Amino acid sequence: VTERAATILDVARVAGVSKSTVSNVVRGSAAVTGEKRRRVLAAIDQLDYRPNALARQLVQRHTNMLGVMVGDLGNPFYAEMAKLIERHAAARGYTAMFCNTLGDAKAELAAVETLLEYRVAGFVFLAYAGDASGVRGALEGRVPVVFVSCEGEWGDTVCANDFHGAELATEHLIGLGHTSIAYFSDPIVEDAVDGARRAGYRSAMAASGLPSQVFHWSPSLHLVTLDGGEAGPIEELFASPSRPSAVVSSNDLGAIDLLDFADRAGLEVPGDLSVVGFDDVMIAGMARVSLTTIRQQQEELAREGVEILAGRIEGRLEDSPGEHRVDVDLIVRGTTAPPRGA
Amino acid sequence: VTERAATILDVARVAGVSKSTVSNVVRGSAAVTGEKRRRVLAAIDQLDYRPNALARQLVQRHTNMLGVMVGDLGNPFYAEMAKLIERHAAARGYTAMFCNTLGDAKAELAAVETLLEYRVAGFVFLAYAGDASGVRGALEGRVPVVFVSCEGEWGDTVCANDFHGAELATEHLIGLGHTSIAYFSDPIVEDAVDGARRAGYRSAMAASGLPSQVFHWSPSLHLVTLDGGEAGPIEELFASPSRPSAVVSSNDLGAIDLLDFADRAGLEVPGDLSVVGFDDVMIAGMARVSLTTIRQQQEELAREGVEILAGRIEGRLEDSPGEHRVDVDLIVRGTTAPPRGA
DNA sequence: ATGAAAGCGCTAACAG
DNA sequence: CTGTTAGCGCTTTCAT
Repeated sequence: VTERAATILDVARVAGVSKSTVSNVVRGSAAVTGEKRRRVLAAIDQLDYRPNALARQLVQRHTNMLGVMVGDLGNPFYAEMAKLIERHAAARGYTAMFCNTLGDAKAELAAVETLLEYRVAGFVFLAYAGDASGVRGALEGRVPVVFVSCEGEWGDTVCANDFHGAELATEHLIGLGHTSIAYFSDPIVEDAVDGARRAGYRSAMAASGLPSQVFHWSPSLHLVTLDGGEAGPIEELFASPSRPSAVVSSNDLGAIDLLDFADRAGLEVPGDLSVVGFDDVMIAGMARVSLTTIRQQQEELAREGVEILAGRIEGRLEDSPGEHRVDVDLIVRGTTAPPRGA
Repeated sequence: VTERAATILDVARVAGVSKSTVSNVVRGSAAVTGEKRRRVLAAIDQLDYRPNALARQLVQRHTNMLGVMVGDLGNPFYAEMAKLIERHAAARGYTAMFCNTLGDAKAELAAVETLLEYRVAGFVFLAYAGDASGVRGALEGRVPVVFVSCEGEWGDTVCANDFHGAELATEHLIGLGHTSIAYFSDPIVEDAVDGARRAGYRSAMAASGLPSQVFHWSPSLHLVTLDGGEAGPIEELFASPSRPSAVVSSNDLGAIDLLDFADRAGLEVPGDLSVVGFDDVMIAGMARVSLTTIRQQQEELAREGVEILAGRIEGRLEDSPGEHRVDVDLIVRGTTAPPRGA
């Protein structure tokens, strides 16, 4: 079924001109005379000619493909970011190649290697599993990299102001009268980002003279672990008399899982428990969820990330990689209220 | 910062052998003697050589990239499918290039053209905007295409059994005692798929001697249109005395939007209104949503789609394109119950 | 078992 | 303005 695709030479032959003339009209470069131009166009049309991007990029020695490393497309936050990145990349003439790393450093390195063989012009990391893998060694100084909504110690970074966001969330809860406020860390959030949010939480707690309690949560396992302590089922935590009356979650998905648990356990939200998330994914706004959360400006993150990466690739940006912070907002909805006693 | 990447020639020079010898060891083809082999490997390591996939695929005259056309990555169903497709493609040695078409035929055609210039080995359509655009003309007979979870009249198709799914949903409602059951059609669902689901709905209604009512819904606009009739705000529909007591939605996201509307309008679900969705996206299972729905076996859809496409590409499948149906299941949750009067 | 040579389809000087 | 020429980095016969 598959007859060989027409080449520029075929077109030249049919149009009765030379290769370069065809090339010139295809690229819209040097003006080509009316008559010859018409013949070339006709031949292109007749042969259904389509330039071979591989050949072009081979000779130009650079592609316009971007490698996009996604943590988990199943997570609406990443999916939305991926979509926005793709759109902005396309708007600048780049084609995106996605890889789902699922937070696995091995998979990440393998994906990076593949993308490197395709000579992608740059990388966008939407999640960065970290460095045990040698990703940094393979990339640094070789090809432009931008970390969007995640942090790598090298390369440009475009991130939400995670510290401030967590502060806002915590202060909101404190303002409501809560004193026993826990931070729930979801493993899907990269360490650096989680660290920043945790620090914001701690800072706000400390500023009010309140003690911090950081938990690591595996929603799928229904297990929580007190920072540096022993693991236990989440039911136990909320059954204890000293249970937190509010939690700041490291992301919306974790917060939603927590709501889900609370609903099943008969804990009333926000009566018995206030919850605030982070991200403002679409479903957070649904009436049934109505999650109080910290909104990340995804559009802005994506736009700036691609802009910076394109700048590096095209040699417009020459200074050393920097860090860019995008503002966040507190969105108050229905999952937060004063604690029972207040 | 960017010094030229090492080529096969550099490696040959450093190792003191010929190009072809290097090529042989890189590809693991013809056995290369121990000593030379070692030298080559050392050189590769020293120069950090990485084969250029562009050059390779140019000379081999075929790539191992797959074009994946996604409707909307913001929709969890598509996002999940995209993720699964990528995983299965990678497992077979293919790299996926995604394009978000947002249901726009123009964007779809442009994306197809780009992918074609990259000479992708095949296409997976997760959404197919349709044919006004000339996508078919550009692809048919030229490169293998598989439609997964959407229908194109040409090329292989791997779809859930939409007709049967809608039947199941409708019969479930009928079994509960509903007689006024509407079908809500969400524009994001491709026409062919929507058509099949609608037909399943109609068939089940007819089998019970019940009249069909098909509405086209634009969740974002809060507008419903009776099939072939006039548009009106959704509030009106549910305020009328003859309002449906149950609806079958063409997809989960539409169903969830409907729940959201019902919650805001003070309609009780499932007391005043039963709702069943289609897809079984992750959030459908959340306690707060608890949507009765038709589950699609996404893993199976993705696996089979990629398998068929790879078969075509690799020349294993030679028969004419066919249609493959994957079973669906009814998942009963909390949004369906007998109507008020029953 | 290894090397030499001929391209893959295209762009980019450089002449005419 | 148009044609000629020389590769881009690699695979692949074909000799050796």
